[in-house]
Parts: sequence; structure tokens; C-alpha cells
Amino acid sequence: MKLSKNFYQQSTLQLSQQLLGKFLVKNIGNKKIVGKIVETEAYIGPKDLASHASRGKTKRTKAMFDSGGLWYIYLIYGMYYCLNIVTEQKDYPAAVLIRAVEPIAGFKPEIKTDGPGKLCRAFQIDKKLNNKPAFGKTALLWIEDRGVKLSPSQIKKAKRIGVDYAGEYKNKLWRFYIKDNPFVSKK
DNA sequence: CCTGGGATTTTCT
DNA sequence: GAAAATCCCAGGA
Repeated sequence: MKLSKNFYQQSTLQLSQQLLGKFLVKNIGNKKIVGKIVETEAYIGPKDLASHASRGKTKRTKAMFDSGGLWYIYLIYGMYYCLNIVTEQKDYPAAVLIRAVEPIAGFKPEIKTDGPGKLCRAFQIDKKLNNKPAFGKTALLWIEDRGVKLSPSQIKKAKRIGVDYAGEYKNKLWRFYIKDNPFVSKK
């Protein structure tokens, strides 16, 4: 049920939607923490002005240029980490930002997971996972398919959040979320 | 309902 | 030195 490397090499727009209803899993100490993915955003290719990769390959963004299945994690606004899964083939920069999950197991009730910064705090994600694989036996953080099937009518499309500077790319409908799920960060 | 600003630090210019 | 794929809180309509 752990997703394998080839799953992450399909097209980014397709993968963004495929990831809805999948489960993000991490071991913390001897406990397992599990959240259902309910909201994602796609960042695609070298021309997407909303993507860090549009400024070329740098130390920070090199994970996005690698082949799919790695985690890309960065600090935003000096305060919060954002969790992305790298997609597609080597040298084509693309990734899916995981924006929100629904708590399933291992969460304290006061922990919130309805936003990219918040879910990273909940999963205790930091830069140690950057460039690390999400597949294989040694993965520290991974995604599972537990057989949840969503119909196309349950998947909503919307503009991405926080990318007003991105010119024509700010209006792309590259954000996806599960209809009526209360843990989606923004309708 | 909405808008705006502060926190805080890495990264790139 | 400015900006940033966020969040939270305050204040006004």
C-alpha cells in the first residue's frame, strides 16, 4: 500500500488529483501518525512563475529537478515548513504541495492540519527530510493507498493560494481539494 | 463579513 | 536588503 517511485512519475496535474484520498504516514518515536490528504497544489515546469524552479536550479530547489518521489521541503516566511512531493522525470522541475490533511490517527486533539505550515508542524517535518525518498523501505515519511476511491465530482479545482505575484500563472486552476471536506484550508 | 500587519529566517539579488 | 507556495490576531464595516 506504500506508493512506489513510479507512481510519482506521472503528470503533475494527474498526480495532484490522485493524491487526494491517499494517506500521509510518519513514525514519530514508537507511534504512527496518519493523515488523509484533502488538498494539493501543482507547481509545474520551468515557466511557472509561482514555482521556485522558475528562477532556475539552485541549492534550495534542486530536489524539484530530480526524478519523482523525493520530498521537497523549504522554510516559508521564516516561520513554517511546506511539504512537497517531487513529480515527473529528472531535469523537469515539478512538485505537488500538500496543503491539508484530515487527522486519522496519532494526533492530539488540539493539533490542526488545515494548512501547509500547520500540517508540517503536526508531522514534525523539517529540512532533514528534504531530498529524501518517499518510497522504499527506508522512507521516513511516505504516502499509502488505502483503497479510498474518489469520483471526479468530489474533486474541486481552484486557483492556487499566495501566488498573486505570478502573472498569468496566478490564475491557473492548479489547486485541488475534496469537496465539502472540513479540513481544506480555503474554499 | 473583510482587510492589514507582525512574526521570523533562509534564500537569492 | 527584499521577498517569501503562512498563520494568527486585531480592527473596521
